[in-house]
Amino acid sequence: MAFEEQRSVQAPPALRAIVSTVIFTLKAGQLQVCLSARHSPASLPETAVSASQSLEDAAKEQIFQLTGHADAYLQQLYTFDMDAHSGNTLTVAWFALIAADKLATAEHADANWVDVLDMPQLSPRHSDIISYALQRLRYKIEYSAVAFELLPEAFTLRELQDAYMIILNDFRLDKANFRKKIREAQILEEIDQYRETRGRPARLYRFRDDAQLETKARRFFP
Amino acid sequence: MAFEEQRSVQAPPALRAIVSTVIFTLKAGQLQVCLSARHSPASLPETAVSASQSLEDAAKEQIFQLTGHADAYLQQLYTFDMDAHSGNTLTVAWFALIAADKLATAEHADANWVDVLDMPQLSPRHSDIISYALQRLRYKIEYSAVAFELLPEAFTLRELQDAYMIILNDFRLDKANFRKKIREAQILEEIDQYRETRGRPARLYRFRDDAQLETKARRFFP
DNA sequence: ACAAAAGTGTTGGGACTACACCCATGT
DNA sequence: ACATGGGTGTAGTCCCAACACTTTTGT
Repeated sequence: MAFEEQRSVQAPPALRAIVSTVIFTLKAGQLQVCLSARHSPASLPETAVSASQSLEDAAKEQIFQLTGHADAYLQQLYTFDMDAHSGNTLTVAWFALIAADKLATAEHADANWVDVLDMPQLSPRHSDIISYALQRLRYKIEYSAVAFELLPEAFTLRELQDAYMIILNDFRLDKANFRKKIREAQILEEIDQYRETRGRPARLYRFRDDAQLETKARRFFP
Repeated sequence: MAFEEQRSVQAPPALRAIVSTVIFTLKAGQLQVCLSARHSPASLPETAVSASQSLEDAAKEQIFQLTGHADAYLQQLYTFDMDAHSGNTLTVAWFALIAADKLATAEHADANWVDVLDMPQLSPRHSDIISYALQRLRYKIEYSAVAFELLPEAFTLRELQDAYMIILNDFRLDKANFRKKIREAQILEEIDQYRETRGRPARLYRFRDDAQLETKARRFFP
């Protein structure tokens, strides 16, 4: 290979790669992130990538070990570099979304769920990764329908709206307009069930199988 | 470290990481990509990442070797995995933008610039990377002002509009409306110079130092 | 009857599209 | 004078935020 390095007899220092996944869920009215309880201080999960495994499989396995579920929504975020200490280690960061009702509770004591708006102290690297994941998530729900990945199979429009407001940390969404937009997007279908509330019962909806997950981007610059 | 692997006496197979940059420029009315002329068949540039160098520096060096310039706009794209053949090699893909007037011409014969809409046959991996880079570039110019990275210091509004149309491969942009939007964005300042044309001379503009590169995202879902 | 929450209709203003028009230069 | 391309104004349309309103349930 043209760019291969010529080193002396000694083998070159091997590169290491780590996978770290920011797993989000929606619980207790908060957007929560899964930290690894194995370490102290708290940290994101870290798994060394073996040569025989794909990055995505490594991330999936990491999610499975922490949540007991392997079918979370998963997307690659960014690959971070060496910082002051890590030398020649690459961190491939991912983010994942999983609905709270899928989380097995008692087992998986390794998982430590914390409010993304009230995190314990982390290493700067891990803080950066989580901030970036949050930014990407916020960005993403504005042009696609991924918020559903955080809700149970059946949900009310109010719950969907709450999900948006919690993720965006902005509680000024107008109910009527929100509903209109969701209706027009044609991504939901009604269920013949209702959720009991303190007032009028709320109709339940589910996400349509054939829904278009990504709305086409509308140009706004220029 | 908790996740470190326990292997036998033999060292684990080392991971390799490669940096590949999709370098775009705007030349001859085309959006062009830089391929490496050293290989045949044609391919994206590939540089092995050494343990002592950051990924970004490796990408910058790659750009310098092909273009003679190191200050291109640079952004990480995605990290690809092993495919059928590559075994345990990670490819960290980047994309870069460089204005055509900065490209030194005679030297750097390694660089082979080709129209992104009329590429030679490449490996599937490299085709994927370029398609993805193009998609990200198109996406990006709709909410930020990176198109300027592909233009010379001074340019006319028509040239800017052409840049948009070429990148988007959509030539239906309305002149008047385009100008209005650019004006409102307040990212340009006039220069007291004009470009000769076959008709009325065109005013030259330059990008404002204090301009806001990213316009705030407007929500369109929901 | 009233509180609480679901659910809908209307309206005024702002943004975008389409298109017509004017301006400055060379031949 | 006219061709060429730069540069601008405007009217109609569509979209959207704000807000008021109706409906259905429990107490």
